[in-house]
Amino acid sequence: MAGTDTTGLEQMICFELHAASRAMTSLYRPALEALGLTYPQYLALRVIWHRGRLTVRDLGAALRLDSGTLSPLLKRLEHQGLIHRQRGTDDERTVWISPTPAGAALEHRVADLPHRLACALDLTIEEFTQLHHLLTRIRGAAATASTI
Amino acid sequence: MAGTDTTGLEQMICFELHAASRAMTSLYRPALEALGLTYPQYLALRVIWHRGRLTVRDLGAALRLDSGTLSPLLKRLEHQGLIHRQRGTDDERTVWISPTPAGAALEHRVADLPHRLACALDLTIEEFTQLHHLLTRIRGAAATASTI
DNA sequence: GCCACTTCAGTTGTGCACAACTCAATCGCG
DNA sequence: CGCGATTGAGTTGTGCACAACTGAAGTGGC
Repeated sequence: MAGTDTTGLEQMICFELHAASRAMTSLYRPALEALGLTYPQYLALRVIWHRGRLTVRDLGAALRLDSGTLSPLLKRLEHQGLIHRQRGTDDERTVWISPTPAGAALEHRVADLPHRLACALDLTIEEFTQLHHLLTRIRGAAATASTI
Repeated sequence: MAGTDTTGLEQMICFELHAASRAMTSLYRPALEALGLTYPQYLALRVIWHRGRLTVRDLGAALRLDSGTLSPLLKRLEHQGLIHRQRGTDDERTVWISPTPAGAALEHRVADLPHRLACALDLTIEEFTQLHHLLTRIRGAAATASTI
């Protein structure tokens, strides 16, 4: 790749990635708004549903977000009665997160979202796989390079 | 695609897209920070450099951003002395944007960023093309569907 | 046991994204 | 021409992302 003129593509990729991410969020917004959720809250809940009970630290590792972002987000989810937060007893630095019954019940109400999204995007399984592969590569490169 | 179980892939895609977009921003951040720019400001400047002189409306159309986002961003670029803003004379609703000499000079200082990004990502031309195609599809689907 | 070091969650401040809104300028129909 | 509808930029308020920081809790070397 070095030595090749990629200026045109880079321009498109860096912008298109940004735009596609926002477009995806817009696709979800109406459905999530009906449940009183934002897109990042939905992503956090998916991890919480999957894991059942985890620390803020582990949620941050899964979502690649720090406590500066998660603390206020989790405070809002707790305020909505969707999750439970409680200090660890053995290690009082950690905070354990778990869904409340109301929070757990919400999982059923978003159960069809993945399918509806897949239909809306209208990509083949191969395209999904390709996309996933490429996005993972970008995240891997960012983690490795740390800067350009 | 309808009727296929895509739950697993969707989960990954919706999160991976979000994470990859943030990772890309992180890759650029150190280089842009040295110039006093944020990533959205950089994207806006690319359009401004390319077009030379355009209205806030046209910049918003190019970036898919509304005046609510652009007005404060452009105010900061103007305050840094990188762009010029002036009301149109024939139509006083419009505001024309153009780079100042300092703003135009900045283009040379980011000239190698695309190449450095391409090297860091280490994708082939085919992969870049694939990625661009898939991201465009997502944006297109979002524009068409408007909701899922 | 003591103390420097690290870890974890939370806070503060800045900037972006977006909805909802304001307000002036312009347009277009009758 | 007159006036309602539309357009363009800006403002306000909410939430997310992230850097930089705080402070309490735990850890390890001595």
